[in-house]
Amino acid sequence: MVHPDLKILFQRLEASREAAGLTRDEVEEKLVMGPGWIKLIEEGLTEPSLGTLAAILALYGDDLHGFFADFQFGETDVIVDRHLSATEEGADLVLHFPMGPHSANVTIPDATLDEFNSVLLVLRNVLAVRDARRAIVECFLEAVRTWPHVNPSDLWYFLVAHAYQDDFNHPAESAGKDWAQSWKRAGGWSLEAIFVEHYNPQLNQHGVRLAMPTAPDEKGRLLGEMGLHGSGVVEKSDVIALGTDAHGNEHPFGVVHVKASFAERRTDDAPLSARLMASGFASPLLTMDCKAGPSTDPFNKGELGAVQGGIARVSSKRLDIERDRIFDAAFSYNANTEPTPTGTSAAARIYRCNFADPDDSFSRHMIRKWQERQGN
Amino acid sequence: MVHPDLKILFQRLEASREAAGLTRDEVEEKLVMGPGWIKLIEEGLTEPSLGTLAAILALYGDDLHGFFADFQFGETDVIVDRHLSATEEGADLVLHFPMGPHSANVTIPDATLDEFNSVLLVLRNVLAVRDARRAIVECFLEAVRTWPHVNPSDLWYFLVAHAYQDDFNHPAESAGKDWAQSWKRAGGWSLEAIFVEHYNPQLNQHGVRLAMPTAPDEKGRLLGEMGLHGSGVVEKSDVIALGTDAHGNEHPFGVVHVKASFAERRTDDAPLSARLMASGFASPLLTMDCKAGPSTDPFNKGELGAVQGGIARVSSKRLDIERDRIFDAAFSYNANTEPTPTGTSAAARIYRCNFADPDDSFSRHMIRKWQERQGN
DNA sequence: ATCGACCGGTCGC
DNA sequence: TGCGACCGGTCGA
Repeated sequence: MVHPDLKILFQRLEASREAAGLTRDEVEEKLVMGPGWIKLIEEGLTEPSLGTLAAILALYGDDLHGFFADFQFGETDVIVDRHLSATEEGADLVLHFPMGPHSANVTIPDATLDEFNSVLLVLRNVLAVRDARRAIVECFLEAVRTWPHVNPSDLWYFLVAHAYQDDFNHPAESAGKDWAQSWKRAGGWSLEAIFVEHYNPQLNQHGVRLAMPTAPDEKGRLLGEMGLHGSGVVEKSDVIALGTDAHGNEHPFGVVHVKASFAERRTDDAPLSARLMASGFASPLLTMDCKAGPSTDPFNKGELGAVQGGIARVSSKRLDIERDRIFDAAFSYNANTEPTPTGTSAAARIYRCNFADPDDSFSRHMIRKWQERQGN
Repeated sequence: MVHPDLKILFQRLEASREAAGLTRDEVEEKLVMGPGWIKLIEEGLTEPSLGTLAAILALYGDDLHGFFADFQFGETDVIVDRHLSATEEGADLVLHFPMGPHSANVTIPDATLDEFNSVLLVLRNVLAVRDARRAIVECFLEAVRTWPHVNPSDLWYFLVAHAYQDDFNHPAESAGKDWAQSWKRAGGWSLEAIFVEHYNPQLNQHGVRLAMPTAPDEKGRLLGEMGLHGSGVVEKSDVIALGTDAHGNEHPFGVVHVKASFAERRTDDAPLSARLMASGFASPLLTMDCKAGPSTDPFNKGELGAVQGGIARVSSKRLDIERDRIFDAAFSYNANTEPTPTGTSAAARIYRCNFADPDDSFSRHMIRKWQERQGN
């Protein structure tokens, strides 16, 4: 990611060091660095900060003035370092972002740079005037509207997540934030709001509504109506499902659990979910099932893994649902998640959804759950 | 954190921009940046990367050569940017590291820069030739040996954690890693090894041993001997406690749960812990109880919070232990954790320990648990 | 010096 | 491109 002209310039540092009569080891010791850093910098494989560059030059009896004395950029465009950038390749868009030690490239099929810039503009514009949640919700919904053919989980995990982690997409007043940590907080919360916004117009036609009560009293009241009290209940409840009965009265009939990814956190919601299901309430999981190994060419394969009955061993995350039924159903918005095959028996099923049409297996699940509840 | 001479240089960018006839808004729009960045850079409050600086200069018809043409550093030392640095203030050492948007300063009482450099040298030297776990274990144990009077949790959370997250303390061959994420993995695992190394010499004198079995079969065998089978048992078991009986045979008699901090992850181990205690096995928690709010002057107050019976509300983490007994005892190595007051009744007690002497409440707890088990 | 849950790169197995 | 658990800055309530 070092500009090619700067790379050539950094390669001159080797001669400067030798002229100063210093070995790489000696420089690293003087600067209190681990082994190999001077070689890496001299090879132009990493871009030192101005402070680090100046400290190295000072050891060699040089300074920034001397170092850049006869330097000029050539033909390659000089661009601002971004956490996320994109290029067009034929009819496709390729996203570029750092993924651990790799420079990752992810192809978004049939997409243009103009569309990319429009989607990111939503993020930047809303971040400039509103809160992070609003910005993430609007940017993601714009992305799935712009590219309905693309895996929503890829748009979430590769595009919105990394755009959010780009310093320069935020107003400078929030400079210095740890955007990776901020994403975990703001992204996770935004995802709940995304599902609420996406499904409510459809659900409302059937007397069902998803709510994220903000007042803690309101949330506690609704959970209390479902017989849920005690510690950990309010905090673990993401989204409350509400249904309107024949008399026009609204009643809570379940909790929707939302997770961007699983890791070991999958069982966090299990105790609450078990209590809900034991009382006949709805308790589904919505997940982006995001997970890719670090790679220059990452594949968002998710964590639910191979289906039961196949050759590969079944992941414990899949068993949690299909065998142990810790949720009454799971809906993945990752096109790479294998749904529970139709015709097989399972204690609870994994479905695959997207954002093309809110009349889908999730909304039908919730409407059915409410109708079943009224039948009781 | 911008060098004062560079700060003055960056302040010249305002005149260059005005000479080019551009407003800040126009530059931000051309560079696709959120609002305020150009002002922040022009005020010298943030150090742009060489690529970003070059891109800005290119807009103004200038380049790096011209920008540094008459620049010289003055009297302030030019130093490499480090994630963690330290200065002496009287008899104390002050650590400096970024904490979100803050530049944090933490005082280590009665400590010198020489001691700091010696402790960090252990980390760098071991990282250069061995794995991260070994390096963290040896660095932390060197730190508590060097400064036995200092809060161990502070040394863990403010010193070792941030030293580990400094790129230049690692060999360059691992450049590009996300050290914050790496710390979570390697630090958490190292903490288990630290407790094993610290306590085993003392425990061995009483026929007790802590083990971290590496072969999955071995771990599963030991857990099986305690009647524990099924999914999630092997993965959730950190450290196994073993006791030698009168016939010289070794038997597992508990699992030691280790957590650097709590967050919402505190209940992860609860189901396994409940099964252990129901069978009369030991199931204590060891924790650094690390937590500080973001601040220029962070205080590692932990998460266990106020004691029961006090004026302040009791944290749910404290209730988990003192009321709900999700572990048979908890041992915090944060000097700021309030232990369960002696004389009060609690379903399980919170103790405060340090690394000064392994003959402490934790080792005595384990020895007593093994003796009780043999009495059965 | 509030409290609580959000999540993903890492790395041993 | 296997699987699984590690943890802490963030930020609304």
